[in-house]
Amino acid sequence: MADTPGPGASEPSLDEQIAAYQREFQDLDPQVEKVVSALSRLNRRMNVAYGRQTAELGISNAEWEVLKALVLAGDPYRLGPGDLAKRLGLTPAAMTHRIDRMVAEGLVTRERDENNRVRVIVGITEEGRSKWLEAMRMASVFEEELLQDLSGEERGRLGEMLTRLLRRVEDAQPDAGGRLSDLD
Amino acid sequence: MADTPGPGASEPSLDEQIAAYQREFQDLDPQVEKVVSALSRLNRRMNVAYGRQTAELGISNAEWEVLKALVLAGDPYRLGPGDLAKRLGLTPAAMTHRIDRMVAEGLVTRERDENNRVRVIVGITEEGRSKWLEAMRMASVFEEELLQDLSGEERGRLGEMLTRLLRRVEDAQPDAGGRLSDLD
DNA sequence: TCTGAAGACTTCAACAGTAAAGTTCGAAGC
DNA sequence: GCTTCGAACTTTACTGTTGAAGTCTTCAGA
Repeated sequence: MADTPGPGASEPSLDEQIAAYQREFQDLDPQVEKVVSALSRLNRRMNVAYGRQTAELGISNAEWEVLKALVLAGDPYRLGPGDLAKRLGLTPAAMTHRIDRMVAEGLVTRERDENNRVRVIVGITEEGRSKWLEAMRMASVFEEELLQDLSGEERGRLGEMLTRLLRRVEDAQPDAGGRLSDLD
Repeated sequence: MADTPGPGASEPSLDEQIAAYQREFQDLDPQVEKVVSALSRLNRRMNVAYGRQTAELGISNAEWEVLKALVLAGDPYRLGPGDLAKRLGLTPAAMTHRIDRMVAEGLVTRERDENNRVRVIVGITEEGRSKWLEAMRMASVFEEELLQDLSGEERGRLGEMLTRLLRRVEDAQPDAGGRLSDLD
């Protein structure tokens, strides 16, 4: 039996995918396509890995994002929902909902700014801070493993090239906003 | 007025972010962090860019994903929902809904496999194929612009390094599945 | 051929995000 | 000192994804 092309195929390998692009759409530089496809696949895999780690701590990647933003903001470790939304690329409405949950879980606090009662201030709790720290520890181990095949010099070159690409898109797209969706 | 740290800050630059990590969590190799942070930011920006382009065609990135998978699958240009779900990293339930919409919009067809009536076959329509093609044309222009600052040799090195990283994660995480979330 | 088990998809209820319409407060002009 | 405008957040209704339960078909064994 069975020259059936196979119903059970899984995700094609990167090289198969590049070859398929050449077959179906010749106007595509395979070198460019390789960079772009590897970038999105890598990102997807990394998010899966982070998700497993944060799940062990009983939080989601989305919640970890909020904690990261608060810690990275520096000393008073407080930000308004609007600012948080900008940093995470979410709508303000989504931020409101996210904060609701995180307050209920004891990861952050929400209070009104007494100097300007239109504003709200979100702060990180002890528990939020400690979850952030554990997540960072796990993430740094994972990231070190991820890059283990690259020499120090290669890491530098890679970071530099990626930064150059990033500058390109950020110049073309200065507004941080924008809906997302996962792409392949 | 105003030594207030500022409510209106936007997303910090990559370098500011790296510096903040050094301040808050010294056990982090800044070189590693630069690579990782640049990767996720780049991905986010790229998805925003793709989203704008697909929106011009009246489809979403999610729908474009499905069209890509069908075209890349090759000749009969047909796949089952389960297989599609695996390739896109979605649950089967999400795939069912997505196909519902796309059938309603005339981008794909859904029929039962006559040889095995448990299975369903999703195929691409003329219109789906043509939207795919237009999206690819726009994407290839964007991607070429994105990489314009890199020489041919650099592009090769970048693709090769990213592939090496990808191999690392894929070995550690052979199952394609996994929920996602956008990370910073 | 009947029965049980497994596979492939769908349905359903709950959750997360978005857009657009509210609230509420602060600041500027009259 | 009112009134109007605008900013910051929230609410509401809707869209899309998930996990779990359900349906239908096939296949293997009795």
